[in-house]
Amino acid sequence: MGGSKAKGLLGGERISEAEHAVMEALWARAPMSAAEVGEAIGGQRDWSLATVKTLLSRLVTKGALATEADGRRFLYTPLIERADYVGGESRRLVDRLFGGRAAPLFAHLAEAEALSAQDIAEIESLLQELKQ
Amino acid sequence: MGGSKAKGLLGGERISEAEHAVMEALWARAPMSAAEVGEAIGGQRDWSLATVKTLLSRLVTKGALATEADGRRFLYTPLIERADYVGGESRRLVDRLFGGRAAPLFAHLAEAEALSAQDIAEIESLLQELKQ
DNA sequence: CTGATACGATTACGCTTGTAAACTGAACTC
DNA sequence: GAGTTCAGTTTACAAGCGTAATCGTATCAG
Repeated sequence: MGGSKAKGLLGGERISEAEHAVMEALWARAPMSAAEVGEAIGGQRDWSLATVKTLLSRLVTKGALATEADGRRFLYTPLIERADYVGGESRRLVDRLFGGRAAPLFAHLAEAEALSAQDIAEIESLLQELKQ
Repeated sequence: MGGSKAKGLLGGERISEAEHAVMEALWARAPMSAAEVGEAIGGQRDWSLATVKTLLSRLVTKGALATEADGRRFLYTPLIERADYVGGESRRLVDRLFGGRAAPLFAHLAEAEALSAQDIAEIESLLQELKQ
């Protein structure tokens, strides 16, 4: 079992979509100050720094980020791992839409032509590994 | 391209999670009256009939359901197909979390041990079809 | 006809989300 | 050391969501 631990997110707290964008920035590079996060995100979303600060605060409250004082400001670091978040969201989707089974999701993606040749190749090789 | 058409959902209207439960009931059997939908859902969620009615109304407003008068009451029928909804949600997730590519999602599910032996077998056979 | 019912429509209300401005206190500037 | 700046905190506020109760009216029972 080589899974990631440290769930964070006390009690079923969920991360919203806007908050997720902030998490992505911090998963890409951490720790960062609010201003840095703002810069990192600028371009993707057109947020004022105030908005970024609000989202950071909410994420801290939700237990998704840790703060570390650095002089007068804070540096933010994710408390939950991206893999955990991604895993949770994926599972939720699979549960909600595909009765908890991954094969139908896969079938759907295949049917929707959402799979590139490269995807297919990669998945195939993953399958080989799984079968060993 | 043999996809399903008839999107419904005027302007980026989204279907919420509670609303989705109602849609599922109607995708399973339609048309149905509000009371029937309520019964169909009872067991899954513990909603009062009033709640079901509210959700039905909102779905009609969003253009996700059509109403057909049947005497004094309405019969509701989905205007969007389940496949479209499922496809949309899947795509959103894949875009948001996996850069739009399906292989990483698959890899994640595999890594998280979220794939049963049966899943693997099914996916393998799907792959065979795709490769032809 | 008249009262009880059964429906959809309207209204409610607290919580979350997106988006931000205002406030407050510490720190740097001159 | 007084004013400006900068960072986090508090407050704001509309829209969406979950969850319903209430209202208004058409119909059914008697």
